[in-house]
Amino acid sequence: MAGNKEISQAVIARLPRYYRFLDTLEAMGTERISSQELSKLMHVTASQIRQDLNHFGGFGQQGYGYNVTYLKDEIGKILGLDATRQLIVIGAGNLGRALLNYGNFSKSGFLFTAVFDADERKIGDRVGELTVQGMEVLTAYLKEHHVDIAVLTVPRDSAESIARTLIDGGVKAIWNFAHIDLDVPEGIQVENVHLVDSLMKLAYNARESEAK
Amino acid sequence: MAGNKEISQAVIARLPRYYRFLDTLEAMGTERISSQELSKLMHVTASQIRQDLNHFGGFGQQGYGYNVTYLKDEIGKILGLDATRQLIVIGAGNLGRALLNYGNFSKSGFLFTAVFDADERKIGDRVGELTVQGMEVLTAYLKEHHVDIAVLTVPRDSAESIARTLIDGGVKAIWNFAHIDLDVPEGIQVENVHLVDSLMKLAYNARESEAK
DNA sequence: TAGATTGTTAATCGATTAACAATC
DNA sequence: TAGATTGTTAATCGATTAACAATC
Repeated sequence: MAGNKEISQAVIARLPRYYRFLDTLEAMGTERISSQELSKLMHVTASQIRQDLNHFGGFGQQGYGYNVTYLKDEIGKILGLDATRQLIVIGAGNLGRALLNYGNFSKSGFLFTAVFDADERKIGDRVGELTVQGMEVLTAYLKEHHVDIAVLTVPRDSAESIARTLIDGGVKAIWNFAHIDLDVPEGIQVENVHLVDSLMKLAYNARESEAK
Repeated sequence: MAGNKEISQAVIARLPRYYRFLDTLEAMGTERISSQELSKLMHVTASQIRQDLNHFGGFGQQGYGYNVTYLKDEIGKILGLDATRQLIVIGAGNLGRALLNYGNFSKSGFLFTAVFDADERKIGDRVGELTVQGMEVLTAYLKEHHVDIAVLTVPRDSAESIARTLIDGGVKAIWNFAHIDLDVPEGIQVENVHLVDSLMKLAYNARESEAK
């Protein structure tokens, strides 16, 4: 039965991974799977899989396991992949463009609706389907359009002030690629992708592992 | 005193963040800081900071706190930022190019030394200082050059086979941006940057927070 | 029905926080 | 010295794993 307690971030963070494996299984034509089999595939314990899923509901059947398509769809619903989210990108640099051109987001219902940049010379540039707009029209844009998530791919120094503009404009979620930890008010969601941190962690582990 | 036990990934993952905050403090001219003050800044407990640091050594002084520059440098050494690492990029698409052009890595000693792509039409293209090479010369390249970390920015379907080529060629660490969990042998380090997963987590949290 | 596997409770493990003696 | 703050041990908390009754 679905619990009603606060669900930990550790559990949430694992959901997309379940979804990914189930998607692959479905594509391979697998109809059913037990927590045991899935656990071998994913290198986690079967216990953890069952615990995680039961935070949201009983999706399996005793003696049978889980129906792959059904479970995938249910996790999709939990993650909200059945709905469309409007995303805007702030910063039309290399990273911003890479994200805009990356095809994998739209499959999951994430739709880019606008790009902004402070650099005069970039304004008017085409990126995929979109045209780069100046930063000065951002506030006006936010008044007229619904934005679910703002993607921040700007230099460190401008990140904090742009974040404030976004929040003042009603944005509730920021996907932050700037190399800084944004200080945001209660109720605003920030997900950081600190590439440098990630690389440093890898480098540390690589050296540790070599040293043995 | 420095412990000698296995240090958890949770602790390692926090080191770059400490480094970042100390770097900012140093740039602002702050000479010393107590775990108490740093904890307020970073929104973590002072206990955690002291515990984390003491995995690696006693960097502070009772009654004084920590010298910012000294602590920053020591964490830098732990992370190996005083050494240069050779990185190659596999996949000269938007994301690969974005990473190659991103300036923040070289500051920390990460140096891109080659780019490869399977697409004939991209071979010979310039990306920053480098020229895109064909995938067929990858194995030869690995024989002749030392590579610390391979950055994988290729489509999902080719990731697994390229990873094998890299590992066969002696690569010990892979920074994986492909939307797949690589299955690698013991002793090979993989750090995943699953952008889709990250975005899904943010979207989930944003909706949860709105729902309240 | 018998066998399999879930959903869920209980036990364990590890990470975080609190407390305080050591010491600058 | 007195005050402040670390390094470190002990207590707490939460997450993971194990176990098993419920049930398909």
